[in-house]
Amino acid sequence: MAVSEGLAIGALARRTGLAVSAIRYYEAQGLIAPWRNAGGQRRYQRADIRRLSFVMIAQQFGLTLPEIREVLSELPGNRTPTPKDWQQISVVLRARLDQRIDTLIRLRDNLDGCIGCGCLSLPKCALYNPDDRAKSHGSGPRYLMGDAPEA
Amino acid sequence: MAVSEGLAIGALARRTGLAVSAIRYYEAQGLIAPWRNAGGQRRYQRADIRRLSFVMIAQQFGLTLPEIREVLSELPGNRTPTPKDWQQISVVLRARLDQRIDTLIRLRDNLDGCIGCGCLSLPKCALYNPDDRAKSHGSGPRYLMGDAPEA
DNA sequence: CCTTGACCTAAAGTTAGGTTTAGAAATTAC
DNA sequence: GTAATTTCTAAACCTAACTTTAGGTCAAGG
Repeated sequence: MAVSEGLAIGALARRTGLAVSAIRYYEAQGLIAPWRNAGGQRRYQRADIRRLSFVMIAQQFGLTLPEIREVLSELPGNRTPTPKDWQQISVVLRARLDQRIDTLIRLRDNLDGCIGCGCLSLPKCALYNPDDRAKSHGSGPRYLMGDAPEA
Repeated sequence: MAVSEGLAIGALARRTGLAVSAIRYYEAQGLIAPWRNAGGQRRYQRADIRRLSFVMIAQQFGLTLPEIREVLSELPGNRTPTPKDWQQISVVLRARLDQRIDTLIRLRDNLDGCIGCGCLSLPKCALYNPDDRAKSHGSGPRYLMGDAPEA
């Protein structure tokens, strides 16, 4: 039980609140990289708790897993990230959050002019600009209101 | 070409920017109810353009299709909705939008204390309260940070 | 009349983000 | 030493919100 043995996946799951299956899935997506013990089981560093917490928070902020992987790649690979490291990559989240808030507030400001009046006139609709990429579930393209091809 | 013949699905698609397949899908979900012409083809009222616009906007606000159906059910069924009708049901959207904005702002306020400092201390994390139901993609439960069972 | 484009249905496929299952091997607990 | 947990992998399944496909029917133009 030396400290250096690392955390098993179940322990990490308990510490983060994530499901074991989710942690394995994140590994498949390149978000976390455990090593293996002699028996082939995954072992995690204590810093990985923080890493997964970051993943969860970033998801709340609307980042996709590939985007989160992007952001995490800015962390130093050769050492355990310091508070300052985390602080730095959180700037990305902050910017994204600011942008989302701005979008929503703009949306709210236009709500009366857009639906509120019942006109739903598309060209002046706040939704005209499909900027918030919290969208696109299904496959294929889908453009938002406004520039309907002709008519 | 009398006005009363209604719009074909392709025309409605062009007017709203939605895909034809999406409109049919919305019908299957009970969001819109066209009538059929002699040949069995769907025909829509002009007011359905507005109805679908509302659907798109409500989706932006994070409502699911069942929720939107709920909201739309408050519209009068016996006549074409007036601007006032739309105004009234948009109150629901407004409330939801306000709530989303509040959540995000609270999130932003806590960002520095949560990730910014690098501590990622879960109990004081703004994400502790999983209130915003813009979540839950996969199936099964997933509780957010904080109350990890033991440890 | 005939061709072309729009429309029809039903079923299967897609994407994101996971979960579930099955069968086997490793660990831990007693 | 053995039983009970955990963990392993691979593959299948799940939901939401659609799209695509396949195989036909309808409608409009010339």
